[in-house]
Amino acid sequence: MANHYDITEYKNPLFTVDSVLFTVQEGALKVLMVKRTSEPFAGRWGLPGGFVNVDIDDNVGMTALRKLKEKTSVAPQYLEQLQTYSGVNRDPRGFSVTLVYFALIAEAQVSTHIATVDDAKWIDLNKLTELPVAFDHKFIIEQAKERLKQKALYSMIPVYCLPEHFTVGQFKLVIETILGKPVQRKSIIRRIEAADMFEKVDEKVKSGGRLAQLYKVKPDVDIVNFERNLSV
Amino acid sequence: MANHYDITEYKNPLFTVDSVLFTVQEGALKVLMVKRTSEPFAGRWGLPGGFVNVDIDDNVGMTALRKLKEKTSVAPQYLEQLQTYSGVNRDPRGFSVTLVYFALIAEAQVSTHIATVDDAKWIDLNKLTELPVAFDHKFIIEQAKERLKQKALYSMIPVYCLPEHFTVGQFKLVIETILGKPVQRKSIIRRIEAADMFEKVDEKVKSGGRLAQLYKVKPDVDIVNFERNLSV
DNA sequence: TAAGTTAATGTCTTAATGACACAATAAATC
DNA sequence: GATTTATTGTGTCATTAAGACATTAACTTA
Repeated sequence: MANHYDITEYKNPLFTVDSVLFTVQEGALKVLMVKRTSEPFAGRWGLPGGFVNVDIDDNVGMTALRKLKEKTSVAPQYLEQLQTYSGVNRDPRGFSVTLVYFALIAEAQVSTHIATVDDAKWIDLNKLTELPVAFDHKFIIEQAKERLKQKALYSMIPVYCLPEHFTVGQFKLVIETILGKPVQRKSIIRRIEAADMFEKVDEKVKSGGRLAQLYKVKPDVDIVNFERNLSV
Repeated sequence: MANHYDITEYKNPLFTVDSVLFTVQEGALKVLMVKRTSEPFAGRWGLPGGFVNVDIDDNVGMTALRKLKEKTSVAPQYLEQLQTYSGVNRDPRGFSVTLVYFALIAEAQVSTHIATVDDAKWIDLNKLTELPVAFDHKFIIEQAKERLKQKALYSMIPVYCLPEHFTVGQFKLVIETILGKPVQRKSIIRRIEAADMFEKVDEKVKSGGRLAQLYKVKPDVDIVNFERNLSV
């Protein structure tokens, strides 16, 4: 079939891909933001992302990964689509569409790299109000946070904010940071056992008291969804 | 700020908006499909949708609604974003991105209109395999169905497949059709009461036995999500 | 050695659903 | 008109997974 489609026939909207990359650092939920160097909103902080490069991206998921790698040098441990945001007024250049991904990473994996660049920063979600943010990205981050909180209630995805080996105590802290509320250690242990996603590592680590058992995610497991929410 | 953005600078991907509109008809889950008149895939059946018209659509949600109204003459009772599908190979014209919405409507609201046009049809999901379908729309429909099944376990959105006034029996049938499994009438009644989304209509209808109480959705209510799934 | 700290387990309570019997009410049949 | 049948709606006990919290385990520090 001949390529008789002419892109100029349609006023195609401006299409970009952005990511909300979360991590938990010192008991605080943080999001990766980059300082914009070009218009619009030059000088303000925005989500890492950009335009699709149809020559090197096989799909828009790869665009999200590519842009994240540019800023963090590694791929996030978890990535899913959040939502698409669109409108005539959200970008001064005209009608725009942004597909936003939602990602998680262990802080230790990237902090050294982030520290070396000055155009990318982990922003504490509680200090987001003070930051000059581009576009509707503040709103988008809030929606991503709500999605993360919701998912933390019925799935184990918060584990993707942790390093390869982790303790129940660390897992508990990550979940509590996301939810903003304490959870029962017992509930987490019950779910770790029920999910069959994790295995004990033959090693224990110091924690100020009794040694803590290390766990890791089994290779190539599916993420388990529970039928019931934590009701903290 | 001057509009110094030149769209030709970037090879912008082809962007379309499609919708998976479900209804329940005679105990079967059906999806609205339209016969394509233009290339690619002319003659095959695809999801209702098309290009954004930046002159009349304020955002892409309006594009989805506009395209659905063209086919059904009414707006669906429920509409949410499903996901975005993209890739270099899904459309012969090149790299394409489709934002897919997921919608519900009461069969009675549209069946008369659908019956008068021959380029739009309700397709039984169990007979989808036989139909020549365009693009990756068969796959997309399956994913939408899974999302609907999942949501039916913890929310009351299946009510949006029902007319304004409905009985518990009708509600039960819709849920069972979506899930493909029987559910306890008692569980539905309990949730109707707990959700506080519904009110009794001062009217009962014949049903072959004892008269059935009619319910309706309260005006302007939020959709309630339960903390626990039905575990049929 | 005792006190303090964190980890892990045991167990009772709580909350929502599943299962199912039973009662209410209307239509069809004898 | 009484009886059967169908469907709606209620009552109640069992089941399941989480919450609450006491108890035990294991290590550190004074």
